[in-house]
Amino acid sequence: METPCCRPADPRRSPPRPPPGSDTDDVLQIMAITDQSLDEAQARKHALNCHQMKPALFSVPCEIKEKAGLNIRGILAEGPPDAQLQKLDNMLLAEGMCRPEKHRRGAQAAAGTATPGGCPNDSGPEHSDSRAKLSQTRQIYPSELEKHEQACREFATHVTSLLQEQSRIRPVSPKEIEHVVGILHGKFNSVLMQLKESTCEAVMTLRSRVLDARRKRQNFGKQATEVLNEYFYSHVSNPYPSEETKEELARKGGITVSQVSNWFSNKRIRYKKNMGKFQEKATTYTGSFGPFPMTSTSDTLITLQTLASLRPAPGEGSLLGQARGGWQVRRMSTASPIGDPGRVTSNASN
DNA sequence: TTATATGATTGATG
DNA sequence: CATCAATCATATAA
Repeated sequence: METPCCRPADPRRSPPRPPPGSDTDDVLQIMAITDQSLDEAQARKHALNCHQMKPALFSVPCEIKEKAGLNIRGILAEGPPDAQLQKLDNMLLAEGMCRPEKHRRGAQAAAGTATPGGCPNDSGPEHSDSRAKLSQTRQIYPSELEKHEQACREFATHVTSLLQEQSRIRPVSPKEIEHVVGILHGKFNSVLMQLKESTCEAVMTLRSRVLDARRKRQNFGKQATEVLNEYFYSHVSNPYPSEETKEELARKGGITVSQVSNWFSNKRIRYKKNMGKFQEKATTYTGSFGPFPMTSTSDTLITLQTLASLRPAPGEGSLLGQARGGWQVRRMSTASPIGDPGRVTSNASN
């Protein structure tokens, strides 16, 4: 009795599954979802959540995860880049970049206040290129830091609330949330590090360019030269302008006080070194009046040598008395300590 | 190109 | 701290 196998098979009803590759049915199913079915699903979910066995059941995966999590957590040894970060911070701080800090009160004032001990102040008017970039960087840096920190905070908050939300339907322990946030901070920190590194590099470059200022020296304008020379030759017996006068000259010439000081410093030296050449100029500014009469160029050379040799001699009394070797006897230069009682050294009389 | 003029920097001084 | 003296590195004249 063998059963004929070739019987028309029909006892197994073929399941009504859609043949593989047919997305149409899926789409149709999705389209079939109605608000009602959604509500129904929500209701069942809620019912599940409120089920009396739920806490007990839920604790099981939680415990399992807790145990598994401990192993993972061991790897979480954070914080080797701390030292380097600190280093970068210090460098940036030294360059005049200040971080907003937690109480951001002076974030704005940071831009204008140069860090003492940093770069010189108003020595270079013509490196405005690099200087401008530098100050721009100084201005932008704190705000970028602030942005970064804010983004970090927001993102962490987001993730935390997301995980808290999810902790209702899947095992997420507070510790795990903490862990994730920690990882997040790590990632953000590396970004921060990059930010600081690139800032540091840029600042160093700019600063070195500013410090190399003298390479890009530029002569003063006609006006400045005019004003300075006029003062110098009309006060050639005592070419030491007071601070006030320096400011005045600086204003008139469109240069800085430091530049005025530099100019006078250079001028005195060079005038002393080679007075003959300056003689002509002197006449153009003062109308043929100098502290000592120079006759001819050949005389000048001799005189110069003579002067050089008797520079230390205190031979006061001759015509050369004014400027000979040292008119550096700096008398009280106007607004300086006059009535010094012996106490207040730093007299701020502006 | 070289030579001179010139603004800025550096170290020393009192 | 202001100044001097020497020096650097560029700008300008030759």
